[in-house]
Amino acid sequence: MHDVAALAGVSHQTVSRVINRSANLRPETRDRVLAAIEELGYRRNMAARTLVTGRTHSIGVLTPGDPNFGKSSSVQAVERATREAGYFPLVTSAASESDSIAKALEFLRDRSIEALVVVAPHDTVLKQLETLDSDVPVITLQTGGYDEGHAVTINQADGVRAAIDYLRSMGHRRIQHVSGPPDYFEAQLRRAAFDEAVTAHGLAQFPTLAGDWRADSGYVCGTQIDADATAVFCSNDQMALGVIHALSDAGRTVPGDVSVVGFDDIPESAHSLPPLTTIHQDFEGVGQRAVELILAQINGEVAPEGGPFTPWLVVRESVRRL
Amino acid sequence: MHDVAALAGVSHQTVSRVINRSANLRPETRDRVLAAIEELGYRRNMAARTLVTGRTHSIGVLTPGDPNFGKSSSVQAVERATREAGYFPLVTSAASESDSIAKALEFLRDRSIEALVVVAPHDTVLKQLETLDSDVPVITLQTGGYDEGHAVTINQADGVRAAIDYLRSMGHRRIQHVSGPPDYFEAQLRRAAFDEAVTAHGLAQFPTLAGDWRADSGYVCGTQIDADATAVFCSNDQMALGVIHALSDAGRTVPGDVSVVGFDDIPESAHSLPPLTTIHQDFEGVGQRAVELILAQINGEVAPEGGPFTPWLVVRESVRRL
DNA sequence: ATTTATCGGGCGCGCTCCGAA
DNA sequence: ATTCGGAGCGCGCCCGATAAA
Repeated sequence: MHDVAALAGVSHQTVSRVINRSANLRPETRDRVLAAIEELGYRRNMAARTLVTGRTHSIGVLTPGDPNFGKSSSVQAVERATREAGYFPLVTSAASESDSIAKALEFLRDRSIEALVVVAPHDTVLKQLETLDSDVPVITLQTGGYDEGHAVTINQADGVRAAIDYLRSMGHRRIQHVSGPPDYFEAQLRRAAFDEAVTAHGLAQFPTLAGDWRADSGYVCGTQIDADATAVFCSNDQMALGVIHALSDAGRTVPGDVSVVGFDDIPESAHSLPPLTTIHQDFEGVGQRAVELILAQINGEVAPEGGPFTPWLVVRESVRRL
Repeated sequence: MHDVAALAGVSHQTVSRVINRSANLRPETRDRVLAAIEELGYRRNMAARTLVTGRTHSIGVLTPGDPNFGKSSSVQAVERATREAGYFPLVTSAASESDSIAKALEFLRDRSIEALVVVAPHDTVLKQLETLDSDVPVITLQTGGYDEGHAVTINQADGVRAAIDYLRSMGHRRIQHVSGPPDYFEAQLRRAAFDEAVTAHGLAQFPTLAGDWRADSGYVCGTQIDADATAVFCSNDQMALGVIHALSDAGRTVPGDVSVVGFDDIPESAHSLPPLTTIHQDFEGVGQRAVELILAQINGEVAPEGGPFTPWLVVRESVRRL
């Protein structure tokens, strides 16, 4: 900066002015400084700037657990929206274990982030979040209960109801559930909503089979589907794929013998055999909304209303009318 | 820091020593300082530290394009390995367009990264990389030609050969190719290797159908598969899924009427109907190797040898013996 | 003399390093 | 063997200076 000032024949302060606010600057002077900057290939030092302003303009994004379609989509939307707002996303992934999450949180705090967006699929994350004493605004991407102003959520129960109502409208009364891992909010909520629907509509009861979200676990669950069940409601698409595979290996066709409904609408689901009927969620919308809420908090504005997102049914070919 | 020093009754310099090298410190003093730090909840300021040391301890990771299984796996491995080495990964995604990549590169440079890992699936990224004049070590994750010391690659031709040899061993002589988008190195290399194999073994010639990696485009290509082809070699698994779907819609079964081989071995492929025979790539290994090379460059060591990774065939049920 | 536009000097952000005690 | 004081990293902010209106 000193060199630039010398070359342009001005003071370092004028160089600073050129870089930041351009008010009260003679165009001629500005051009001279700009030329000097160009010639010297000068770039301002972020660390020094941060040190004096106390601002980093960066927003931390914490994503625990293995990558998956929903998370990736949301995080990508968060990144984009953050950048568009003139902030820098500091995306940090972590394992699902609490110490890994704690480390990531510490890393983020050390970088003086001005806000934090956390993908919070299970309780471990939320617990660690409470540990963090920092006064930056925090928004969680949950799929659990709606916490006005601090979380962006998708109404899982709505999705489950859409699935079960559809299955019922197709004549199904004997539906078995393949759930996700019990510590995941999504799995809990979908299962609870499923149980509720079973009770409310007097549907047949089957033991719920718990997978781990992955197709492999879906296959295992698929081998245990009750012979009396006419339909299977899976907590995500990958497991649905595994279930269909297992059913097929056992000589039962989908949807001929058994109908299957998934959840998430991953891109592959449109092209499985049969194409999977599933519940679609607006992952990008969730990410974008999260950033809107964060920015509102940063600027001290009132958070825009919105309520949870509503997922919807995508009918394809994995359900047969009885 | 000043407050901590005051509380502990020492100078700020002693506090600094406690935080950094612990040599030449009376244990009693250290404990006193540590207690003060704890009591005041003191955390050192990264910006100030960076400003004076000139080191950020962070490694930039640039990932252009939409998220996909391979990229996500590699990047995750890069993150993990970076962290284990005591560095901080600054993961930055970007669109595939050159201006978006340029912006991301600028962002990274502004953060004074000490090294850069770039996922480089197409020429646009490489071009932008040349623009970047910075003297930090750069490693690209390519799938293109092997550039000793600056790129980590997977030998695509080996993978293609494994697929075609397998198909040939099963009696196939009429194989059609569904390629990825022409600007992607992977697509180019796989197609070139395919063409070479066709020529070398005197296989039947079919027009190559170009998709865009997505299952939807695979479906479209699938509707155009030549009636004489007994097998389809797809440049990735998603497109293979789409092809199978289209074939099925047209009343042709896989592998009964047509055999299909994919590439990548995404987790869903094991549970498609039929389970997809495909080529497996060690994405995590690539990410890890990239970090090893980067660290070697940072430390001025000689880069560990290794050569390109070799993908392998995973036989499942989408190929029939003729 | 009073405003307005344009510029510069010095201070300090929080920390590490270099001598010196 | 320990500890301390001071300098300075690169920058933006506060205030004052200067010239022009």
